[in-house]
Amino acid sequence: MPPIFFKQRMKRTKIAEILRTEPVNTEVVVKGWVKAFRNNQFIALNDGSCAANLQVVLDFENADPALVERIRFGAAIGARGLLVESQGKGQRVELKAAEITVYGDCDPEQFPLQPKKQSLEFLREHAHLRFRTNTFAAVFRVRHALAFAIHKFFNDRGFYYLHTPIITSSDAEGAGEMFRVTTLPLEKIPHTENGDIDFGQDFFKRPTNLTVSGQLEGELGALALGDIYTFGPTFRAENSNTTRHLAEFWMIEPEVAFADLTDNMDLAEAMLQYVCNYALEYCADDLKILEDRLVEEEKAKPQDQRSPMSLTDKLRFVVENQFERLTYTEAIEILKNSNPNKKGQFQYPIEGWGADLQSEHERYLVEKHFQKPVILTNYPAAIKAFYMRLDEPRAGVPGPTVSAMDILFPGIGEIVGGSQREERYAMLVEKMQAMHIPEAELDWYLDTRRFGSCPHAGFGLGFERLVQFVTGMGNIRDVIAFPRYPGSAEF
RNA sequence: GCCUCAUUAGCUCAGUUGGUUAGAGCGGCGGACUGUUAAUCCGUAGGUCCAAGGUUCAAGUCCUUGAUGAGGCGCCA
Repeated sequence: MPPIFFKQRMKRTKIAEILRTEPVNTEVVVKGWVKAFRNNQFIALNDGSCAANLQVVLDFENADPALVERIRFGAAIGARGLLVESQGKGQRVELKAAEITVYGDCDPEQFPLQPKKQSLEFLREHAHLRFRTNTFAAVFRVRHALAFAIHKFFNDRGFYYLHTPIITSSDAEGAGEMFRVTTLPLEKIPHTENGDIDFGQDFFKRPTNLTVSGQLEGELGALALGDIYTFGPTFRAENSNTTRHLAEFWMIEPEVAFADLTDNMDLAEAMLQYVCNYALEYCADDLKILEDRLVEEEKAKPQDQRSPMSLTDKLRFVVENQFERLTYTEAIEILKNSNPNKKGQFQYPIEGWGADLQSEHERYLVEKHFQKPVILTNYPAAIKAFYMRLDEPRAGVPGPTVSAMDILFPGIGEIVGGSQREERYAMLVEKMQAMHIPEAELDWYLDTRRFGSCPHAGFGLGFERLVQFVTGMGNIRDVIAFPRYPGSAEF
């Protein structure tokens, strides 16, 4: 059935604007999706512009029964009419419909969603429709706000947004397994005379992959533009099956010239506080929905496993309190003397200095010992990447360390990983040789250290982990529209 | 990749030591009501119990294998 267009063409007004300005006694047009149709009379209409619905009141006694029949949960409709003060409780204004248009019918027998609570797992399998739910609409509005806030934060501080390549020929970044990019025919891969794959016939005439990090290219930009940041998709072909890993995710990587590790920590902390505060300020309604959802979800858990703070309290806490900063060496001391370590409750007991921290250790520090975000610094050089700056030896520190920092958040774990970069050419080359990083492939990177090198620092922020923290969603697959993970690339 | 748990109606779930015809709420459909707030009330239909094999007089229930999902771990952001 073709839609009946409004005789009098009027621009539609977004529900967010109507509820903000409440233009009572004016005629408005709204268009959206039916969230509920009560009593053959009251339509709860949502157009995605905000969490709240607008109540559209139908004069059902004089309405065409064939039209009323089509007003179903999920249908796309338009309504023209006078905005009036609501007679009922629960909303201040409502729209007295003079005309209703059905744009898209929604057959309740076919439509997978229902006007009730549905499991996140079910909705994940219907990811193309889950935007229609209150929870996911809220998540994606918050996700947008956070992305915007990040751009605003950096732009306001004179950073340049640098677009680093998504296809890269460098496989020396050391940040994990990569996805190969090729146009070679997989059913008939060409080989050279000595039996190697003949990449000379490939599109780029060399092996290429999807990027695992824009950092090295970002450094090149920073060493001329001063302060840059990247914000783009990142790909890891790791077989990771957890609630905080994706094969395709978005990462923010600022890089700052003439900056040391402390500057780096200050920047990361200020940014995280800024964007959390932005969400509190601009996403109050959506955060309320997510907070209530979390409360419901936690009712199923035993008392001692429920989070002590509500979602917005948690965000306020991050905004208002300084992060705890301590060195790896200090953290090891705390962990060694901790109750769970003494009682043998850690799956991986703390033996001593030098071992990488497991997530149970990070969780203990963040959730039990400090109960606030923690920045760990100056890790052993042996467990960190080649480009991190070697520290001067310090008293009481058993081995060489680098100017690395990881920011750990409650419930999320590592949300930021960064470092001051090794700007000294000789030191960097020595490190690359020790770690078997092919110098020839990164000659362009080494040029920055040959010509006008300077101290600089940067970090990587996992955007989805940030969205998880702010929305309280437990699974990272629920904060990205169409998650990619091992065995899954649907939609 | 490893470990644990799950899979029963469209959705969320119950189903006792293996025992007759597998249940509920929501949703659907039919009707009533008409200022409702996931409206309410009455009626009604709806099932290859994930798949394949096995044990047994008898399997939704026990065993084996596989698939899918969830959580934890590792890798990391």
